Amino acid sequence: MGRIKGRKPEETREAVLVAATATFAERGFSNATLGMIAGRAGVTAATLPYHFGDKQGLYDAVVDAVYRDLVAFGPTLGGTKSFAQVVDAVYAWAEERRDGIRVILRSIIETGGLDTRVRELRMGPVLDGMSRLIGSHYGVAVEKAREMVVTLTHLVMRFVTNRPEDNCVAFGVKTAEQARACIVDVMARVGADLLGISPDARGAKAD
Amino acid sequence: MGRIKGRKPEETREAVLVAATATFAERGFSNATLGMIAGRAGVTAATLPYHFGDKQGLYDAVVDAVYRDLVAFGPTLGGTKSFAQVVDAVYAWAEERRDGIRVILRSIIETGGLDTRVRELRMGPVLDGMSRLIGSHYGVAVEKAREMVVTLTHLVMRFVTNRPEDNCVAFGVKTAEQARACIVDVMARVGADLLGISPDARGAKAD
DNA sequence: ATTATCTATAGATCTATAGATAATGC
DNA sequence: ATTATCTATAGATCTATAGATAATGC
Repeated sequence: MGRIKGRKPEETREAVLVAATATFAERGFSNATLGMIAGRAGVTAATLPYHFGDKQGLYDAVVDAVYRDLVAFGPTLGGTKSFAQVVDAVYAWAEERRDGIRVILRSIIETGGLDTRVRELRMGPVLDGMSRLIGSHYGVAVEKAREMVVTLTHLVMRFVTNRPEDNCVAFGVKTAEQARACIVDVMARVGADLLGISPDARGAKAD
Repeated sequence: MGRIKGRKPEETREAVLVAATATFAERGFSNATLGMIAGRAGVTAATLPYHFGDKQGLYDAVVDAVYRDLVAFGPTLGGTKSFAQVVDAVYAWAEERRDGIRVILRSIIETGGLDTRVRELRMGPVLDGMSRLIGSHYGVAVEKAREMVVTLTHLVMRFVTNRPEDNCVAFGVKTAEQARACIVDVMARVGADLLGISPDARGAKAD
């Protein structure tokens, strides 16, 4: 009972967020119970409403954390890599955040779309920023860049949240590595085609 | 109480399936209650377990119906249309089955992938059939065709289950019609590029 | 003193079954 | 006779709150 010796409340909060991300990713909002999340985080269920108000508040905190992470990723992409390498880097980033992306994709599909808050505060700016960046980097119109970003975003989210076995079946290959190579290759070709550049193109400037 | 005068049990079953498809599409498995579905279908909750065993049985029936519908669609696609027109027809087909597709997409994401039964009995055959059809129709290798089918399937499912407003934001246009045109255009270009054909290409034979 | 956590539980909700009854069709 | 449907409800869950208590930090 009472406080846990030596454990900072902020650590509890963080552990709960991690546990909640995994649990919401696996089971969705309603099927994830506070008890499961709490168990995973090493506390009891009542601690969750204490920190996050209620279950929805915890869920919102998870979603916000993923978007913040995404916004922080954009600027790291500049440099001298070929377009194909950029696509690979994006996919690698997504692979490391499989759970978070699955939560986002679920939330989009569960609510029938982005809720207004997310669409206006998150998706809009993220799309705008990325399209401008890509557009100026590869010297193509912003609309073209946006079209490409939207298309590849959908593909990345779907492929990365698929089970590796399902991607193997999809591409008719045997190992997860082969499937990954197919995925990145297809996305690089599709993206380059939509931009009207070669997959080997390197951007003009490194903004 | 008792039977409903003049109503065939098969009609009840069908009404329940339609109501369940819409309700599962909107709310997912756990958040759709038997009471909601029953209300929509004009019966009471207890009628559902009677017809479908339990809630999961009802859900499975919904999923199966969508896949059966999908399998029946393939053969209607032959003809003399251009590739772009085929893409448009596929998208139109999907638009009319938004709820069913949303259920499928949810089920994929909710379970972390296709369950074995669906992957082996449904997805495999559907992919194989479509890839062969497309491959021979446009004279390209089956692997290429498969890659294209997988990619466009993901895009169709995501775009069609998105709210029209979200697609407008995505493409930066004002009306749902404009967004639809962008979607079909992008998919036609992407698909043609992956097949190495022109969007205007017409198939060789009408098998 | 205040904060973070626990235990216990009230209240809400939802599924599936049991038992009653009305329509159907042999 | 049999089948399809309804009413009522037991049993299972799950969330969020109330009240107790142990650690923290001024």
